[in-house]
Amino acid sequence: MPRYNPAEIEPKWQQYWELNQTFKTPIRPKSEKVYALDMFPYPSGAGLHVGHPEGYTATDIMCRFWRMRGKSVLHPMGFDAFGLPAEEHAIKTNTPPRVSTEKNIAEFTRQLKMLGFSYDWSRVLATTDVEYFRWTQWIFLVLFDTWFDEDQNRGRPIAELPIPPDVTAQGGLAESEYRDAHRLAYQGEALVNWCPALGTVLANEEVIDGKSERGNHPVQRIPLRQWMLRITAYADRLLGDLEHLDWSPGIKKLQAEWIGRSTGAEVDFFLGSEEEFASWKASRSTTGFPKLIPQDVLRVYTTRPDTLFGATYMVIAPEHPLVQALTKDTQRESVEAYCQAASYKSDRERTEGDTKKKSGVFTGAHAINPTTGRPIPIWIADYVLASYGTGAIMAVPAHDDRDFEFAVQYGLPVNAVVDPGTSSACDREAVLAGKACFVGTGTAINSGCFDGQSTEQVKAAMTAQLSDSGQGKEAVNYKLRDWLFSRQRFWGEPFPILHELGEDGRPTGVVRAVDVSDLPVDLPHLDDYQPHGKPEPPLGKSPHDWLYVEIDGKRFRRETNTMPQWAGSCWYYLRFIDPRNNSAFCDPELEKAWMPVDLYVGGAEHAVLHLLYARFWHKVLYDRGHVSTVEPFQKLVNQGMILGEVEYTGYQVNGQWISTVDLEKDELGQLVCKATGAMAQAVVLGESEVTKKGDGFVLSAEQEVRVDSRAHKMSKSRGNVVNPDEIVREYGADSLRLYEMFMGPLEATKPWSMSGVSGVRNFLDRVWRMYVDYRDDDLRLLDAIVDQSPTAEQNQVLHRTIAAVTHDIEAMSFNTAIARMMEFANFFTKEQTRPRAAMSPFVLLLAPFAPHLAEELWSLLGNTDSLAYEPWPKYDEAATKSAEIEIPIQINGKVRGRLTVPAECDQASLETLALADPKTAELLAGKQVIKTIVVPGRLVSFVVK
RNA sequence: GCCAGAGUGGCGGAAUUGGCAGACGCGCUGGAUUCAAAAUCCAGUGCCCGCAAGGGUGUGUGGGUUCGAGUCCCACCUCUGGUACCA
Repeated sequence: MPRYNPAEIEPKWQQYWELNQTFKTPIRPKSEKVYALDMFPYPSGAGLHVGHPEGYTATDIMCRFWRMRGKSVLHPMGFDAFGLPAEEHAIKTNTPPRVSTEKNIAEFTRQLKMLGFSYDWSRVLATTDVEYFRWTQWIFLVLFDTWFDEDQNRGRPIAELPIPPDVTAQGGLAESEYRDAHRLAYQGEALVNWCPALGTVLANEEVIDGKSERGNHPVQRIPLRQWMLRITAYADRLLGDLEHLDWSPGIKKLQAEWIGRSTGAEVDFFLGSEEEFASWKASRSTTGFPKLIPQDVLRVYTTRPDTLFGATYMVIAPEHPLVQALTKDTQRESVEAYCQAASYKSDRERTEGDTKKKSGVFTGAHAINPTTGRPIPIWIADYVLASYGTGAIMAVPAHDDRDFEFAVQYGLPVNAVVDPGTSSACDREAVLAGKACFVGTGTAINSGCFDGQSTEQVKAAMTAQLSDSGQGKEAVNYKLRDWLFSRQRFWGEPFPILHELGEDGRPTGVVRAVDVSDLPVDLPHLDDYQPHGKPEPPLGKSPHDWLYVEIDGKRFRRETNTMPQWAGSCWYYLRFIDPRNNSAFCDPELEKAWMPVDLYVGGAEHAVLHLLYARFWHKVLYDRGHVSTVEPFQKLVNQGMILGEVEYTGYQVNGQWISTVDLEKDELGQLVCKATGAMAQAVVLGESEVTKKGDGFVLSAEQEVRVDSRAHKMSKSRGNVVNPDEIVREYGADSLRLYEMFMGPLEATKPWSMSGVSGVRNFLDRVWRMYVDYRDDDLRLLDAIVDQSPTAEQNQVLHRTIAAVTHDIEAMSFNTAIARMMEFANFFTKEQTRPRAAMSPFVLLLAPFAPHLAEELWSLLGNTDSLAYEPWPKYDEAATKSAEIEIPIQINGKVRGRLTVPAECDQASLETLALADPKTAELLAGKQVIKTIVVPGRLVSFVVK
């Protein structure tokens, strides 16, 4: 019985494609190139998730479509295979992470191949391949060899870094330190999450509320030497170059906000007495604003220099370098206690918490407000971050919410210097009286010579005046911080860096890069992967022949930190272009031929970090002449999340049903009864137990009890994870592909539905039966498939379908493309004769979506080759048009009749025909027509009285 | 709190961007086929009134613009993501 049997035809065609190397991409494009890239997966032990094939199917459809349109398509796949789970598995089982990683990659490969994606598998790579991370290390060395020239706004070789004469005078060591301090890859102290109980350093994601995610042990923040990448140097370009990218405005905005550029001024507040202020001011007007911060001032950054007159106190961060110097003896005890307490808190703890109450302590010191010449107190508070701006602020409580809150709490003065005016929604009287805060713009008051000017005017004038008098300077700041690039982990790329050891066997502080010819630096074999109880990387336990190196009689110790998982994914798109090259990360000529990536599809969770990091590396490679494009990813599409099946949940308190409207969340996030506070129990309900009522669902049996109805994220704990293997086994890969595309728009979040899968399977069955006599014993075409010309109507359906499917694919509107093909099938199923001239092109339309079924039907139609490079069907615009169309007649905006007219019927005849329509005439009788609107091809509308 | 996106039948979702709301699929109802069932095929299916013809009503809520609004404007409500004192 030749029924549609995907279990048979899908493996058959997958083998055919593999054997014939159908999707092998030419080394260089032979026609217009398209580079379509999926965000490659982390090969977890759990296997493929139904979320993966969503984006992969979308790009696969585009690629198959482009190939049929004669383009040269690069469509590769690989694995982002370094990562924590493999290392944790290694710790548990004491097997090398490479073993489990390779096993997982094999499983992922099997699952991906099972879905029939047209990847060029000959280009597959994993970030853990030694020959891959050889080049990741090489790129790190490029970063290490690059400094950022602010004047030219680009990265340049470190050899070209100008060394100031005073540094040269101090000798070679000073010069080398100077260079190290300017490299894009440099070392610095940074806080890490050290968990003594687990004996390991944790990633931020592994720390929840100051406790370890596993085991709930306390986590300390301790400073540790770290590799940093100077991404901040590129902040301006990373922001500016977003403009020309074909990304959704939402993602661009997210990146822009992450970079967080702001403009304002740096201002120095004199740390002396009122009497000394005048002479300090005078000296400043001759020396100008110094680049390095002198000892006698507190420098702040502000975006509102216009409010300087309203600065009534100052705040420095607990980690500010001047804390010790500023603290008066009378305050020392409380300051030390405060700063110590702050150091124990994570950034999270500092800012989180329900109360979010501000805390702080007075230093006892004062600074002079440069506008008023009066002293104002200097406080320490953790609402000021050490890592942003100068780590110190001028507080203007009248015009900043945070400062206002703090001022109220500690009884500090609030002086209004901006009049909100009467049009603002705020309470103007309260603001002027210092009883309320106003953060908007308005007119300056209590601001000396600036009174009466607008906020914008004062900002500019004040900045100019500060600049002239050497007390301040225009300044730009970014929220973006330098990228903490090292991890205290085993399973990552080793740094190609050596630390020189002195006679005593201790590091001298001199570092050198591993010679490019000595790359790759492979990971050593470890006897065990257990944590060793020190906040030091596991590579410290490496065999000595790996750890120690001797060059030119000097001893070196290898860097034992490893790179973060982001490293490998920062440049994989370049390696796919030339994956087996062993003399360069990618041939420059091929890079020029294939870059940039024309379509990049992946989850929105990478909207900020991965895309920002990859763009940064790309720009460095660009500056150093290794790539030809300024940006790597021209068009970006974020697929939406796939949720589990919709679930209905009712709630009970003490066995009694309770309506969701009578429930609320308590402080712990638990659902409790509003009236009694009693905890509610969730009860999972079947579809048959609930009924729609109003805009929600209720229990069928007790209709006053409202229940929850929603889809949840798929998760192991909830038990709603859908396994692609099962779907393929039960419905076939083509059905899975088709269903994921039919669910809704690619970018939307959508719930899974098994009956939806069986719906599209049903469609594929219908398509099969449209061609195949399934009651025959042998596989053969139906007699209805004939070599005769299509009827006019058949031809119109065909051409309309081609037109619609073509446009929908171009717009990546796959759900509607599938709907159009279903309409085609609905129509031709009813036709007794099915001309080849219609049935052949339809198979080609279906091919990008359901490639296995399409290939099978294509070969049944007598073709011997794969349809993968068959020209995409063309449509005739004229054939899609009808000779006659139906036009509605509206009276006062309501449809009161219909008119069948020739398609090209003009305005005048339409009106005549409408007036002649008996029903319309009847309705218009005795009424006065005020206005007649006729839109040819659309409608006739009468407005009557 | 702030930012972004979204609210359309029982459900997933369509709607040349201001012109016949509900394409397509699921579900449901009825019919054909069958000894019967599955499968398949055909028809119907927003809600309300009505035996019917027909009429009314309808895109989260309230207002507005327009001959005409799911689509544009204003205000609000709900949900989903993101974010967290960046001066």
